Amino acid sequence: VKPPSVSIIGSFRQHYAEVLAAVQAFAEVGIEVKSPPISTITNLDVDFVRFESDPPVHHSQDHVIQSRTFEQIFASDFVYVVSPSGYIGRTTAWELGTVRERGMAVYYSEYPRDLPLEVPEQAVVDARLLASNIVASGVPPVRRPRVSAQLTADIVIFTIRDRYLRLLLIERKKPPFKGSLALPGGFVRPAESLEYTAERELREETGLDGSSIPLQQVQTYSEPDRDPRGRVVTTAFLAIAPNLPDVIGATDAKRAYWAKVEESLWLTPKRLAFDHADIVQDALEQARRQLEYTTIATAFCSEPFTVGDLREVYEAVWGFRLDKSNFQRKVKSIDDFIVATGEKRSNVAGRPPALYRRGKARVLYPPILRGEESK
Amino acid sequence: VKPPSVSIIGSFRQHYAEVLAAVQAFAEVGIEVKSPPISTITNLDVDFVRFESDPPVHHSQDHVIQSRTFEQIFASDFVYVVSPSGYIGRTTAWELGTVRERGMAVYYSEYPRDLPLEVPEQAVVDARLLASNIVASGVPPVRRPRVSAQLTADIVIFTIRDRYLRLLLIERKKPPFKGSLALPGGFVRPAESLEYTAERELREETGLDGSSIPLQQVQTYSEPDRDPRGRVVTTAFLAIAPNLPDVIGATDAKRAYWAKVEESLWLTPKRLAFDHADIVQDALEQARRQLEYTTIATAFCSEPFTVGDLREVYEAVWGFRLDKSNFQRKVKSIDDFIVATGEKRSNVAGRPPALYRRGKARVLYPPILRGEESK
DNA sequence: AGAATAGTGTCTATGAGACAGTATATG
DNA sequence: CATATACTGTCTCATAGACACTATTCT
Repeated sequence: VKPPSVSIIGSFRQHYAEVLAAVQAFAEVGIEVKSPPISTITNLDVDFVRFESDPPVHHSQDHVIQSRTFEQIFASDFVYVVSPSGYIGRTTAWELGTVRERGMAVYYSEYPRDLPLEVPEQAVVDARLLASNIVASGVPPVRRPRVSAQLTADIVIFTIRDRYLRLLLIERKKPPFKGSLALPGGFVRPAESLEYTAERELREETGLDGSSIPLQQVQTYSEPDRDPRGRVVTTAFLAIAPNLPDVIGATDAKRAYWAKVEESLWLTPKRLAFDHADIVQDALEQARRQLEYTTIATAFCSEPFTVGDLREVYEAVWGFRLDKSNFQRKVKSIDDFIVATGEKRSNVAGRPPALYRRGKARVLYPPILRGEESK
Repeated sequence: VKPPSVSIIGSFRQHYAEVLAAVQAFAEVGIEVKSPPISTITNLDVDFVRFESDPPVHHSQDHVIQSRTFEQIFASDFVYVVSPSGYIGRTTAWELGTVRERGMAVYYSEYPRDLPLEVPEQAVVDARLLASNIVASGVPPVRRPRVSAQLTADIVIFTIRDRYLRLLLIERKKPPFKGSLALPGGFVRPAESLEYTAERELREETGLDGSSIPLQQVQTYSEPDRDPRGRVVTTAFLAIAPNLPDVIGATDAKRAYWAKVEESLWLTPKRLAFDHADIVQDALEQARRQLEYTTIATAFCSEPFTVGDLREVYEAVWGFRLDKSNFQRKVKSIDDFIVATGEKRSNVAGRPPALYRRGKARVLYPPILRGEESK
């Protein structure tokens, strides 16, 4: 069991004694004080200078120190504001806005009179009392327990090339996971739905018009520590694309690869970033299932296509071979799955196959079952 | 096409002239100024008092006015900070923390020297220039385009009572949608995953131990305007429960109903809150499909159960009747779907049926297909 | 006895899977 | 010609669906 942790904010220069008292109150009962750094306080005699040298407001690199402070604050379980006589300094006010918007639990030494802020009475509590309460009941008794998260949409874009099922992977140019491979995707922007974000990213990464190709949710991944940058929740989408020109995806400064699915899951020396391997696994299973019950397989083929092309799709996605004859019969027996164009493909070895287009049917009844190997 | 909108923040009392100038700069080119309220400015001569009477900091109801201001700010497309000589007041600092954490686009009249804040140079721009840029290019050229959202988990808990498929609905006691029926659910708390939140809510609402009953994601709903309180994204979960005692769900101050599914979708005079009708629809389809391919149906039955009980599940969920004989044969032929206890149920009309428990199988192969009515 | 539900047996149509055989191109 | 692929036909077996029939209780 991890001990609870706190960050203390307030004007360190003006209310140094009060901040110190609060730090000690929490530290004494075993609550970890993430910020201000405890070393600054315990080595008080030798380190006092550094504490006093607390970034002066007009220094150009202040924001670097400040962002480190924010990391500490975000990593703690709750925040304690030292607000003697209700005083809230400027920086504290800013931190407070950030922290409350994040949905963190916030307590105050005195009622914060300097801001037009509504605070429940139980949130105003002496540090020593709060510390013992928390140790006793384990969890902050007052909190605003909602959490804000940043949202991303990640896309598993499957296609078939050289008879292999492949997916688009991007080499990350920024930390975290710099240099690793990751799924294409990005942050949801204001006024966007997840679906819209996914479509936009698909367009940006592959040039594919999202409205023309099927795009469906796989799952939402929300483990609190899945992204080291903070609370980032991602919704994965599954996109199925016909074979695309090589160039696409290699735009921008970023490199993109059409990686073989099995290799991306097992063989790649650089593992996939974040929990993207799980996502690919889930998307793959979803795609495999969809081939059984829906007509989605045709989305892998660029029109016009042959029955053989379609069979290759099933074989690549499912990973085993099917009987040509039976597949032919099955596919043709389903109403409006594929529609003959009347043409035949020429310049291929063997008898020229008939060409087809996608039909209007969306479900396959009866389904094309994978058999017992499905588990 | 909706015109872009801006909110202007800064110290209205100290930099009144600059704020006014900024408001006019945006208003002139047709950008809507959400805050400060334009009326205060245009009717300047008559309304000046009210503007000067801008909430004094120590008034007790300040936070009410402030939260209205926040609503306006959140509703605008970007924020302009009036920061003469880099001055950022206390309240502005707070607002700035909130707004940046939300991921809104923020511009400054001058570089904000009063906070240890990193701001890209392009974000420091004269109001008049910014206004014309925005009108020209339609979209703020500099933005931090990520958005933060609050997350909720909503649960569609299905059960069967009196041969009807029912789901748990809660009467909302608070706005929005006060008095309407809604799915049980709640906000994700810090350090919780969506799955954990769903389990917790399920426990709180029904007393069911989430670990003992299957709980699976349906979809994530993220339309930007789906919740009038702001950006709230919900992930729906599907839970399947055996018949529960009446009391459960009626705890707390809130009333809970086991509503018939069709009625909840079509007949209820008070419609479901938010987009919950869509969610129920999707969850229902998912449950119906799962009955075909998985052994989930047994989760509706409290052990021990009979083949007849199980058939009733299929009939209630799918909405049509099945042939007793064939169902019996089918169910028994699947390995480890149901396991006979050797007992029989007594005190029922008719021949006493044999009793069964859930088997270990999780998938049904071959599936129990619904037939062509599946569309 | 009659009503009610559980459970078995039987027949038929259909589809899956295996595989033989035919059609039509390329080189 | 061989070779390669497309496509058709046929046989067998398993299953779904329809329905007749038997079994065992309650009232």
